[in-house]
Amino acid sequence: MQNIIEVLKEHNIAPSMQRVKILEYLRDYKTHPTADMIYQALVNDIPTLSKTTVYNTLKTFTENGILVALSLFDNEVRYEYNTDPHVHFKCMKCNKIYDLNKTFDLYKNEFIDGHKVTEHYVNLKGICKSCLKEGK
Amino acid sequence: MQNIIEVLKEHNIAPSMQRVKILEYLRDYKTHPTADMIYQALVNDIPTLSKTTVYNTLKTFTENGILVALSLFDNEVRYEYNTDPHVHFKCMKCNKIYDLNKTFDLYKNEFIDGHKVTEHYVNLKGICKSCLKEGK
DNA sequence: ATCATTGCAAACACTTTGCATACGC
DNA sequence: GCGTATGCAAAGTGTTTGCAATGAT
Repeated sequence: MQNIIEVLKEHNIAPSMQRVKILEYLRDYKTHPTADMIYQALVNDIPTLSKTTVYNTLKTFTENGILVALSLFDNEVRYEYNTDPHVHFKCMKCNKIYDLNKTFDLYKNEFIDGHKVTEHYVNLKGICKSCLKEGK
Repeated sequence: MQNIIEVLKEHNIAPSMQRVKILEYLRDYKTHPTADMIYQALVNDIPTLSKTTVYNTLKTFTENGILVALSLFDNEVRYEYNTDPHVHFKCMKCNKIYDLNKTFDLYKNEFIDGHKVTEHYVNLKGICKSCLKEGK
């Protein structure tokens, strides 16, 4: 488990309470939350927290490569701790986004039809395991 | 080339001037435009056109399966004439979205880790052919 | 004391809604 | 003439910006 304060220092970001809590949340809960979900999750802990700070902090972190901002589905931005690329799956019922341990190296750093491909995303949608169970 | 008015009638949608022009635009220009791009493209032709009508119309068309609304990249909704699934590529320089003639049947209608997969998207980003040329 | 971070309020961009007018059969 | 589509204006979201107050060293 990485030490959050160390991570911030490595990126030359001053470790404030808000920043630590936000990054900690994303490290510990792999739920790919939106900015609002992060705010809702932390505002009990830090009652003075403002959404502006959440937005500013997420921006700082993504600019420094600590987080990645994902626009995968349904016109919403979700954040995750920066990791190796992997497949995402979104449940259409509970709206959770899962990481899948599928690898895919198709198309990466290739030229297709003359276009230079540098990023690629494989995004799946459907009904997740636990919603399938409940549905019964 | 499909007759736009016929298409509308088949879906029980009354063919108005605005609806015909919007659908025609999406049939003829495979540019995956946003609502605003469609508005900008047509407002010269129909000076009284309002964005509300564009939004309403796109909603009607997607609900009827004539169009698909895509949230592929960068938190924006783009529309395309409904076709077989294919790979999309977005140029990070000119922001154009291209269709690629790559097929992919991986993961479709499969169960992965217990999740039922019903939709899948393969989205690529990079620099397109024509921006590569200009860059020289 | 200085400089950066926070967070309120306002601005902003995109989209939807309410409703009166206009259009088409 | 009636029912629906249109389009203005206003409201609703999600996000960013300006700036004064606060916090940390």
